[in-house]
Amino acid sequence: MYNHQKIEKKWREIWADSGLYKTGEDFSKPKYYVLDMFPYPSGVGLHVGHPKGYIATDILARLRMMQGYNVLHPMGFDAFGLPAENYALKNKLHPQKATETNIAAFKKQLAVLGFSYDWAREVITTDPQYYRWTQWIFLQMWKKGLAFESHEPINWCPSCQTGLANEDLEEGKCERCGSEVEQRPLRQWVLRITEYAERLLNDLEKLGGWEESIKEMQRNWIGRSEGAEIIFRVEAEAVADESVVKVFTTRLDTIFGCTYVVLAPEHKLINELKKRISNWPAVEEYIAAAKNKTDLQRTDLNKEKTGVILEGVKAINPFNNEPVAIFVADYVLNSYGTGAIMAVPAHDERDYKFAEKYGLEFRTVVINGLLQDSGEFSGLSSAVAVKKMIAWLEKKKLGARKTNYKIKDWVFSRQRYWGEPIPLIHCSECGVVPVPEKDLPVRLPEVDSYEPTGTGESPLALIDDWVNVKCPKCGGPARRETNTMPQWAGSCWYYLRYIDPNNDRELTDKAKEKYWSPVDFYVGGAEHATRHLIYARFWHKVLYDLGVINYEEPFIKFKQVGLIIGADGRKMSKRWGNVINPDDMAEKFGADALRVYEMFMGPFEQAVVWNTAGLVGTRKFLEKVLNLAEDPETMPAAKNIIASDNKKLLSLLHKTIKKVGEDIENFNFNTAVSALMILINELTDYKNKNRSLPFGVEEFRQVLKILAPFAPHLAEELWEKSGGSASIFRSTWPKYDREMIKDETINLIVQVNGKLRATWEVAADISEKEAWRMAQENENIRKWLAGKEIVKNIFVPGKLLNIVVK
RNA sequence: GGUCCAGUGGUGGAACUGGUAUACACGCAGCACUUAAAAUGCUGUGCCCAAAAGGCGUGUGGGUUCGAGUCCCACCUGGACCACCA
Repeated sequence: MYNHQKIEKKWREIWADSGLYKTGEDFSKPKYYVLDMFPYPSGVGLHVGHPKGYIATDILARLRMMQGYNVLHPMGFDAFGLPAENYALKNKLHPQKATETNIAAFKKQLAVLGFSYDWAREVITTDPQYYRWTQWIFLQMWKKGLAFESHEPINWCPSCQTGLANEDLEEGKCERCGSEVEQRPLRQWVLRITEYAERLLNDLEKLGGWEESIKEMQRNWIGRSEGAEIIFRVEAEAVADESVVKVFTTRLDTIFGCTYVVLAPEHKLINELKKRISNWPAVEEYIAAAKNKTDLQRTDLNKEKTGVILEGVKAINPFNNEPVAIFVADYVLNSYGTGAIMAVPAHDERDYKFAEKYGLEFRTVVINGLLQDSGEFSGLSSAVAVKKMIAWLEKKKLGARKTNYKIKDWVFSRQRYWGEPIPLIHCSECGVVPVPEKDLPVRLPEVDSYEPTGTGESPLALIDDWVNVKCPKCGGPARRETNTMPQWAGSCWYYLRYIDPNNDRELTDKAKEKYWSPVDFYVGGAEHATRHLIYARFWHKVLYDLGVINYEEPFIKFKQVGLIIGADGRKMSKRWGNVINPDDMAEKFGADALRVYEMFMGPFEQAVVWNTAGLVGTRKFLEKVLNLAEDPETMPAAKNIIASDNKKLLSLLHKTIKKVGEDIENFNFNTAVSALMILINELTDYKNKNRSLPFGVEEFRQVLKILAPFAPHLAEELWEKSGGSASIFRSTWPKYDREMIKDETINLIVQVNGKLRATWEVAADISEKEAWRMAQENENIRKWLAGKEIVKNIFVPGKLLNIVVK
């Protein structure tokens, strides 16, 4: 009888009491740092999809533990940010209270699954002793000029009433609430991530343990493109003018095909040229209309391109001195490149569409990769021409080589309550003054009303006795910065804090960091590929440059976890009523059965559909394991085993030890479980026929060891029953015997012209000669050879004989 | 439109550097046990043929090879990420 509830409760308590999962402090041992992305403690709780990654890392952590490593396997909570705050607002709770309640609920759910976390190292981003160091890092960035104040228009979510970073958008909508985002000019703090773009891109090469797809996403997001910036002089009809317009292009070779220039509606030059533009009312109207469009409307690819010509001004192409028309059109983005382009309708699809609509000239200047009608550059190939043209530009000081990135500087302030206060003070005399490090953390004040103001100011601005302070520099009256940090801030460095979670002198001890860093294995959702994983790499490099830490990249290996989809094929959500709760499953079938099932469902990275019937299958598998062990009389002492009878099963055991170990390392959990099932089926079969186990207690305990990472409670229980005094996780992972896994006999495949005609069980070292002799004697093979000319034999030792006939 | 990934039984999925396609599990069918059911155990389960022998089979069409799910080319379908990025 498999009483999973009793077994699992018993061992959870014993593990907690004995401190089994306390992180080792003996730095002479090899270390292994295995990390999950810590969750937001939302109010909804966990569904069965959430623990999938946690189960995987737990299995890896337990394997490493048994292999003799010091294992760091921590867990914590990322509790600041909009989701927590919106939940609190909806339920009329203070975010602090809501966060505490939700964390407690999460921990209760996680506890049921028997994870090996060292909870003594728990990190919660909303803890002042934690965000003290988040603020400290911000100050270092400010001091290095990596955090700066900006008044540029940014993404504004009208529903969440806060500014957002580019990474917080999905198809022009707020990733949190789905509202269409507007552009609003707003004072804000911005982090200069673009300064690190090149390193973030190049160092991807060092991350051999990352999947190519994730790296590719980061490359796309960083979006490096090489080209040139070119200066076009602007000529007004009436007056001589000093103005110029800079354009960026990756197709400098097509510049002789440029027939007009386009400015983004927000381009500053337009206003400067106001007096020279004879159709100003029309231009002004167009700019106003563009402003009123949402991002979504502006970037709709299907929409027709629109624009207005700037009458009275021309731009001069520096290569041929030809004056071309200047347009303002919203198909050009102010936020990329210079906010202005040279339009080449013959060689650019967007310019083509625009030129077609407005009847502008097309000029084909590159045919089959060779330039034509391009002055002195005619006849050159595109690649050579670009080089020569850049040299020409640089010599005449009319332009230069330029690399642009799609990634934008990180809008880092939020006009909301529930975030880390930005530790800066505004003094009318001294300007922006940092809060002295000794005064950190700047604590979030207790307030009654933390609802967003919608004015572009944080609710903190309303709390006079918090806002008004003395300037740390001159002692005069000053005001605190009232914006808070975005939800991503705390997760940028939490993995460093687990190393030394209670340090009050520095964010982490450098010697400890040298030992534990970098994270050896990181597991989480692919949706973070272009957000958290880029942000954290950015902060990590900044800290590295500051000399605070020893390594340049935070995560050596990263694996994405595939979603678990509802049985109806939709994402699990309250809305669809298809949520499966892990506590319910654990209570009914056992945490071990649930763990094994989630690993068995399919490849780890792939999305899979939940099927409770499948969970029944893994439950049955565990029952079989229990049945093997339950009757002590069927477990003979190792000495009494008759080897000859059991050679095959012992060989299978060693093969399984090999496969399970390797599969865990490679995150092929589904095939590891399948290998365990095959072994248990064979043993059960043998036991049913012979009324005893095929081998002794020692061998059976090896079976328990390789099962233990997957089903820790049951394995521990049976380990105890079989005479173990210390925990199975204090035992050593079994080594397989190379001799044992060699097969004595093989199934020789016999083919004629590549088609299977027979398989024979023969000695593994059978020679070609012998195999050929057997084939010639075999009636069925002879039938296929009859009347044919034998061309040759292909013999693969230990595998097959293929007879090629004509 | 760009980049990347994937198409295998009724279902989830296996298949190492090209070498028995469908391991393992679910489902289904039959049998045993039972008064009966559940549970459990055993057997079977890609398609065609009564069976054997054989033929056909990994999205489609070609190619390379003694041999292709695996490699190459073209296409179709689905997914992920990015996207008026000049």
